[in-house]
Amino acid sequence: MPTLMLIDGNSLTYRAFHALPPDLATSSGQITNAVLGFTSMLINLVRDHKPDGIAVAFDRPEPTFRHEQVTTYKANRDKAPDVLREQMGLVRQVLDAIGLPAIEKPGFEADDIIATLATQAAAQKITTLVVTGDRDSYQLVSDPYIRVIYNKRGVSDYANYDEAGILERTGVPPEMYVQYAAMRGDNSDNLPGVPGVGEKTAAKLLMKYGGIDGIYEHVEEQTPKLKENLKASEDLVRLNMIVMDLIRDMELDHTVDELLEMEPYNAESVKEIFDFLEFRTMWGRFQEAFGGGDGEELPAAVEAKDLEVIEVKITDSIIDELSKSTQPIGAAASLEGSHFGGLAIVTDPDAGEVAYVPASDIAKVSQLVGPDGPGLAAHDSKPLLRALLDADDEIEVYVTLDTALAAYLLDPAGASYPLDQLLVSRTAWQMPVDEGPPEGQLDFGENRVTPATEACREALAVARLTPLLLASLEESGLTELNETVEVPLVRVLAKMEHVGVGVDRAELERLNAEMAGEVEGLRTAICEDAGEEFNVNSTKKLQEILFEKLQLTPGKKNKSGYSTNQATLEKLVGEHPIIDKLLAYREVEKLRSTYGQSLLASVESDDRIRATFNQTVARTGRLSSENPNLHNIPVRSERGRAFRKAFVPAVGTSFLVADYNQIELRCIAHLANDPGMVSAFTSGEDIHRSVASRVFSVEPSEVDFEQRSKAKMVSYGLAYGMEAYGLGQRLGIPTREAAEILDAFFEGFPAIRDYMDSTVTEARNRGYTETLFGRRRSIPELMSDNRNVRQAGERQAMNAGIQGLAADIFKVALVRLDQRLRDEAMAARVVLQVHDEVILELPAEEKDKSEEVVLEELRNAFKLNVPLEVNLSFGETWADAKD
DNA sequence: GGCTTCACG
DNA sequence: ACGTACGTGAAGCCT
Repeated sequence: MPTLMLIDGNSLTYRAFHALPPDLATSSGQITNAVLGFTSMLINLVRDHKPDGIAVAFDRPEPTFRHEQVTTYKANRDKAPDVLREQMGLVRQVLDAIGLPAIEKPGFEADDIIATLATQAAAQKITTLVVTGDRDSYQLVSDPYIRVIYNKRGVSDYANYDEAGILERTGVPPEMYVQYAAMRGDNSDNLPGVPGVGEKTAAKLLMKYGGIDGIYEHVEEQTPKLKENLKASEDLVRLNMIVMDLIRDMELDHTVDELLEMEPYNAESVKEIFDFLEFRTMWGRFQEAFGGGDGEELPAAVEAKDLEVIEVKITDSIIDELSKSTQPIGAAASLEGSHFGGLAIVTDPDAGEVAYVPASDIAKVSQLVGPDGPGLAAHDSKPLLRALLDADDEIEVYVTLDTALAAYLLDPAGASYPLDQLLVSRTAWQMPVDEGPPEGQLDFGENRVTPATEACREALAVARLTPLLLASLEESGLTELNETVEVPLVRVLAKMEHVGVGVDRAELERLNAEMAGEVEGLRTAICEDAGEEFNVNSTKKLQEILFEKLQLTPGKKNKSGYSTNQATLEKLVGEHPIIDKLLAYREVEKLRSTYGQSLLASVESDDRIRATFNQTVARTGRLSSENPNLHNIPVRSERGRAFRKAFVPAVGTSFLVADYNQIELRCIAHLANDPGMVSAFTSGEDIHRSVASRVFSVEPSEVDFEQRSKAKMVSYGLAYGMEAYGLGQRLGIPTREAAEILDAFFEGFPAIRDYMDSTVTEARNRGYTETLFGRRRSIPELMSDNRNVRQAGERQAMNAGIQGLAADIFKVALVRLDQRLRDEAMAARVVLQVHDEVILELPAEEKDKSEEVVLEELRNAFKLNVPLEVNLSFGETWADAKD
């Protein structure tokens, strides 16, 4: 169901006006603090809640019968100063430019408009978010489809209230809110309540007697003072109720359905008003929230036209013509599962001509799809490459542009990159929507589009996007990264997915059974200790058992009560015997459910596991793995490491495992070019010992175990922007002491602090970070009004260049390694990668050669001003390959 | 679908 | 006074 957002324009503008300094102004002197604040709030609200429809309501007070009754109503509110009033007009101009309706009606307030629309929407079961800084709207939440996002203060401090939230906040359910407010009064509206009755008393009385009427029925039972006050103000309270009760049946020009059909915004007019107001960072944030957001220039959102495909037959002359193309040719496969059905090839993008080549005829177009052809452009090409490998025939298709990958490089923050959305956001075209069968007729499939037609449409969409994406990549300096790293990597990943990794199914089954037995034993013992049967997997139940029934000392709180995580439990060791059992249960149950159970479910009939490696997910440029995730197979604990014994090479081969040593810290050393850190790495000594020596001012040989592990923790935390508190937590030392260590560290390696500072500054100025390879990541959090969010953004900025560079180097290494193995016609093949580690399987006779090749390609993937060291070992399982 | 917990680099 | 280390994916509970 769609979501409707109703905003109280006056209320939010008012809050923005008072929250932001009045010196925000354009060069011509127009003060813009309120309109800037409002626009920023609007963008954040859309970004966070993604409503399908938005309306902004404004007050338009005029004396009416209702207001004549209470002439002092609102009189207590600050008379809007001129600087605010003129900005109300600017707010409307902004809304107008975006194409959002500003709704008002003489004699009514924004509240009433919102109440009316919210009531209508809720009746249609449409989720409605009411955004306001006016508490009167709490009464609306009595409808389960309505929630209030209440602006507490400033521009980013909101509370999100549903029915339970109102009850918690006020002590009364929302349907009673009006009565509650009537008794308490509302100072900002100059409405006095019952003297001596505040929030607490009002809630208590209402809950006790079920409402105002109930209270007055029992008024005689109250204490003398309260009785007197209640009696004296009965008329006042009843009048308050009338005034505060929102009008829900106004006649309005807008309908809910209309509001839900948001027109695409016109980029030109939005940019124009932002320019006029001299909002410098707003446009990027706006696009991000309102769609099409990658900071790139968008064509004006004119009405998109349906793609029209003309299916043509492929001929030799067309093939000849196409093979001369200087740009990749739009293409799309029709895949049924992983079966390759055929390939749609765009023969003339401007005319919309597309040829569909069934798989059986694919050899006819080898000139186009092969290594010497012009290259293809495709969207999300890995499944295609994978399907071709799975089909195991001789076809190889050369993709030189992947539109999904390009979109990811332009903005890695996207949740996904569907072709239809890319088309709409970057061109004037849209995917046609197919009509179902005529009204009243059954769907026999004749109206459905065939997979071939679907492929033709996709191919055409890709073709239309190709020149635009190529230009955007070029403009953002991403061409080389795309062509030399990302695109070649698709093939490498497709092959890894195709090959899969072998597992010892019997061993997995054994582990699974063993752990299942152990878990059951622990579960029984835990319930016995607790004195009742309960679901140990439920953190909620566990909370009750530990902190209520057993009265153990609660630790940190989270959103739903006291935490029961490992760190908390470990602090409770010794307080009760249940804790040790719980910790053991957690460990084994995690291993059983996440690894035992799920890995087993992923094993295919040939005893191999084939995960999917995502190239467009991680915002730093790393890869990710899913179904199953092979990037988090346990290694740190003995019990967990057992699962690595179940990963085995194919019969007659061995594993070669190679990983980069300290790659992120080396990246920091390079990026900061810190002399101390560089020489520590160049000297080849133990890096943590070197760092400790410098931090604690002792000779390297004098560094003790504790000093070394402290230094190690600092180095690890460095890439994350760790603060003293975090370091202290992890080392189990006071924050003060941790701060001293950090200070000593930065004193010893001053260039690193400089690097961190300048990284953040640069990111703030540009709105995005960039790795050495030019990979970008926008960090809008840096502009947040919320300090915590902003600081999180600063840590992300510090980390992005480091984790991102390591990822870039690793990707280059994978591409080089794969190429080299092919060049040398080796049987060795990459079966897994884990961020800085590759695993190959290879026959015994290739051990020496493989070792040489792997070391060479990994070490030379990129030249830093410190050496890239690689650890390498062989093994008959993943577990016994270690250094 | 959100939240909590926890596995990895 | 508050919150406090980056990046992932999966399981299981609960609404």
